Amino acid sequence: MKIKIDLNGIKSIDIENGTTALDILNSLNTQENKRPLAAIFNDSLIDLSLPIENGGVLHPLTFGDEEGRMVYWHSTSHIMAQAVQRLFPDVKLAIGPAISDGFYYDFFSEKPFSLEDLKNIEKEMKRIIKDDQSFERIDKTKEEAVAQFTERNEKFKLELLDELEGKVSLYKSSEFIDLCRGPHVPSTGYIGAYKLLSVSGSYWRGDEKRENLQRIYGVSFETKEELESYLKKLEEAKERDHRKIGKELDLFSINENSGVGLILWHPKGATIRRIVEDFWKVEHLKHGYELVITPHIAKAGLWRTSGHYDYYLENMYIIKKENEEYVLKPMNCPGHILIYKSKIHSYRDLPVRYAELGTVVRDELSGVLHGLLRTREFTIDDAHIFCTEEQIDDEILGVLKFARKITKIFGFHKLAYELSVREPECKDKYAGCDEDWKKAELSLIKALETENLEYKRMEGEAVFYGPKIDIQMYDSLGRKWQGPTIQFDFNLPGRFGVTYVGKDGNPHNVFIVHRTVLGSIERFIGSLIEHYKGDFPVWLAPVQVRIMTITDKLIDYAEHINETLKSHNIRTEIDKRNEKINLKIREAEKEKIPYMGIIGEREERENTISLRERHRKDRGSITTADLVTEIQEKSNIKIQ
RNA sequence: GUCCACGUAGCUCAGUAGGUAGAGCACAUCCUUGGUAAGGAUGAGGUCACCGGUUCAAUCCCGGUCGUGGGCUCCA
Repeated sequence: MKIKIDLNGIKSIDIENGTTALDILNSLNTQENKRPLAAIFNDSLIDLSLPIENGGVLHPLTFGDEEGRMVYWHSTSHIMAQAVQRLFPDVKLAIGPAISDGFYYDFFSEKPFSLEDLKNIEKEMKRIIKDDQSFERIDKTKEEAVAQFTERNEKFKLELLDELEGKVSLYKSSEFIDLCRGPHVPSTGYIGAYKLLSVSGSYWRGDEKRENLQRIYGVSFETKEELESYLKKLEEAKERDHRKIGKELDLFSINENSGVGLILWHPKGATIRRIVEDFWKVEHLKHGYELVITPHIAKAGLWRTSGHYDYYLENMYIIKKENEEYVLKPMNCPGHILIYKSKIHSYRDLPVRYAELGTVVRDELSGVLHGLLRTREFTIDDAHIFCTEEQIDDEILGVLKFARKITKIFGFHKLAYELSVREPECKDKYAGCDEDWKKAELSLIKALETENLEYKRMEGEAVFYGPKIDIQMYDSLGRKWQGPTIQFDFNLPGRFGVTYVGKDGNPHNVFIVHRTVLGSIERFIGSLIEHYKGDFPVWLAPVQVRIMTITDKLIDYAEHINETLKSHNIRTEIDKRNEKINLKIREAEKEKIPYMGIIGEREERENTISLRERHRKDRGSITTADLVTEIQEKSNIKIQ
C-alpha cells in the first residue's frame, strides 16, 4: 500500500507504507549536505528508524535545528552515561537531559568524579562512538520497565517510573539501557566531536533534602571544527568576565572585610555608574516619571502589610532597636505606595509614575553571589505606575517603547520577549480577580503586537501577583541577559488599599504596574562590561582622553590642554611621567581609553594635539576645539 | 544553605617528596628626555587566608573557619 508523505511542506511523495523515516529522507537525495538526526512527523518528535504508517507531514531535524541539536546532545549524554557505567559499575543513573548549550547527566556515586575520571570517560566514549551502536527504542509497559530497572538496581529510574502511566519507552545501545522519552540519533557513530566540560554537585530533583548527585556537563558537535569554535567562544567569554575586567580596569572590588556580595565602587567604576544613573534620571524625567526617594529602612509593620514579613523573611535583614523592629528594605514598592497614599488622588491625577534608583538589601545565599551579577545590596531602577483600568494599554505600551529605546542606546540591539501568564488549571493560587488577570494579559499582548514583537508565551511562569513581560538582551557574544521587566501587581493595591476617586466620587482600585528597565544597576553594568569587553563607547568610558607628554618640557602645555578639556566636561587625565611615549601608549591601550592626546614640541608650537584613537591608531594633529566637538557629538548620539 | 575544587607579594602565577619562599608586572629611587603598544639599574614588598592538631620542625599533612570558582537551590 502506498501512502502520501508531505515533506516539510515542500513536496509531496508517495511511498510504501511502513518505510522508515530515514529511508524516506535518504531516498530524496537532497543536495543539502545536512544529515538528518531525527524528525518531526505530524507534530511529534520521532526516531529516524520509525516506520512511517499512514500519511502525514515529515520534517527532518538536523543539527541546525534547535530540536535537532537537543536530540544530538541528549544522545551524547546517553553515550557518556554508558561510558560512566562501564568504568564505574556501581554508579546509578539519575537524569541526563540536553540543555541550551550541551548536556549533562546526573549520577549517584559514592566517590566524586575527578578531572582524571573525565578524561577516562571521554576515552570510553570514543570507543562507544567507534562501535557505532544503534540506539534502539523499546516500548514497554510500566510493569515491564519496573521489572527491568529493579533488576538493574536503578532506584532513581524506578522513582521516575513511579510517576509515569501506561506505556513507557526505553532506549538501548549495546548493554546500556535508559528510561527515556527519546528520540535519539540513529547510532552512536553520529557523534562527531564532544567534550566533557565540568563536574559539579547537584541534588536529586533539585531538592537539597534529597541525595547528592554528581553532575557531568558536556557538549558535542558534528565536526571537530565546530567544537573548537565553541570552546573558543567559551574562552572568549572567560576573557570578558566582568570580574576579571573589573579588576584589570580598576572598576570595582569586593572585600571580605566589608562583606561578601557588597560592591566597592572604585573611581572609574563609580564614574560609569554615575553616567548610567544620570542618563537614567534624565530619560525618566523626559518620559513622564517623577523621581522619588524612599528610606533604606522601614518599620517591620510596613513589611507585614506588604506581606514580605511573612513570605520574604529569610531574605530580609532585620534591625532590632529597643522595642522597635526595622527592616532593611528588600523592595521599593511599599515606599512608593506610601508616597501615593500620602494624599487622595483624583482620576484626573492618574497616571502617577514614581521612579527611584532604589537600593535594596537582600540576604542571598552565599553560594549564589557572583561579582556584580548577584550581590546582597543592589540598586533597582525601579518605577511604579499607578493608573486606571482605561489607562493600562497606553501605560504598558509606553513602558515597552521606553525600555526598548533605553536598552538600544546601551548597545543591546537584539532583544527577546517573554510573556508570563498564569497556570490555567489552578487559578486560585494567584492574587487578584480573574477579570483583572485577563485585562492585564490582553494589555501586555496588545503592546507587544502594536510594536510587532514576537514573543514566547510562558504558561504558568507568572508570579502569584500578576502577569508580566520579561525582556532578554543579547550581548555581543550572543549570550542572553535579563533585561527590562513589566509586571502587573494585583496583590499590593488590596493590601495597602490603594485607590483613586473616580468621576462618580467613589474610590476605585488602581492598577499598579511595577517595571524596571536596567534591572539592577550592578548587574546591568556587569552586562555592559561583558558586552563591550571593557571597551566602552566614548559616552560611557570612565576616562575619555589621556594626555601624554613626550618629554618633561611639555608638561605645562599638556596641563593646559588637560584643563581646557576638563572645562568642557570631558573626562580627561594626564600622564606626565618620565617614561617613553611607547610605554604610555601601551598602557592607555591596555586601559582601553578611547582617545590619547600625544603632546610633543611640534604640538606645542602649533597649538594642537596629536590624536591617537583606540582601534584607529594615529590620526595626526587636531585642535583642542575639534576634539571637544568630536567627543561631545559622540556623547550626545550615545552610539558607537 | 549545599556539593566539588581552590586560597603563595598590590596583580598574574612558580615552588617546597615537611627544614619559614621565588618570577614577571605594578611600586620607590637613580640614570635616560625618548614621536604612536614594554629604555636601563637598584631597591622595598609576603605570619604562604585564618584558627587549631600531628611533628624536633608545618606554607606543605589532618581538622575547623572564612573567602573564591563551577554547580544545585534561589533570583534583580
